[in-house]
Amino acid sequence: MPELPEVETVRRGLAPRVEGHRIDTVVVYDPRLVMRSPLPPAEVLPGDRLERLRRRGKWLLGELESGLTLVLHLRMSGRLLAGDVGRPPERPPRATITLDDATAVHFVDQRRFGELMTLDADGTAALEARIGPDADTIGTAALRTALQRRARTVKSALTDQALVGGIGNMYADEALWGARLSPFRPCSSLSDAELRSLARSVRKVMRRALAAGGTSTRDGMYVDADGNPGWFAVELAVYQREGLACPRCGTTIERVVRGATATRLCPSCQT
DNA sequence: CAATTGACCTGCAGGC
DNA sequence: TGCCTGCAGGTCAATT
Repeated sequence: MPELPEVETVRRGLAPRVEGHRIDTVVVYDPRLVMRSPLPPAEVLPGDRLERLRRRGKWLLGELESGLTLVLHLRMSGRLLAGDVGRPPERPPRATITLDDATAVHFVDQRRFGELMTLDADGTAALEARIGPDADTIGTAALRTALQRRARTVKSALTDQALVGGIGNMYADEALWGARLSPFRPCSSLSDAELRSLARSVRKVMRRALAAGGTSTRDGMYVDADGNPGWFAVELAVYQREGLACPRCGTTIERVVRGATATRLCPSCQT
């Protein structure tokens, strides 16, 4: 599922093809995609120029000449596929944006959880205010600030976008394995050394996954802007590896369901 | 304040 | 072959 490394990989593939270009048309085939948008994208975006495509957490933010922002979230299965106008994508898109150089960007989204919005400056600021520091660069001090004095579990805090930006279920499990920490430890129980280890592990997992172009799991859901999968799945230690051996100590990886999501961990070396 | 649950959504795997 | 159930999980809202 798209988490920080996947969203950043999509951004890097898309940015050189869209930055500096004017939007010709925005065709929304599935109105649910833009349901939460305060301004109707199909009406306000054409004619505007995309100056910069940046990322905060799992959000993609297209800064427009007008001061508005084109805001995208891929959620579970969203893809942004760049192509040429007139060549349809292999699956029907929920929306298609065309640019002044005949580039088409298709929002394909099998599970239909993704969204597209147009926000003004205040709306964008409010959105960004609800996103914690990006996981790929977070330091020990920032992580301590995010987690300190909280009774909740460290995994729940790591995946809370308001506390840390960009970590989802998969990379939370991987980062906690790397730091040898149980996902169910209360934040308040973490020592300074454990916080330092966790911050280091979070950054390392994010950067290694980014270097591999993200993770395409067996469901084949994630691909980059050119339709190519990422290769980090071969480096996964615990995610979707229940029943297999822990790469560090050989103990069988467990899958534990808490709430709506599954957590994978090594019961011996994560304490 | 935090944990929990349901809603949203669809393709696929596994059981029978 | 076909039906049913569970599973994948990011985010938000409502509830405990």
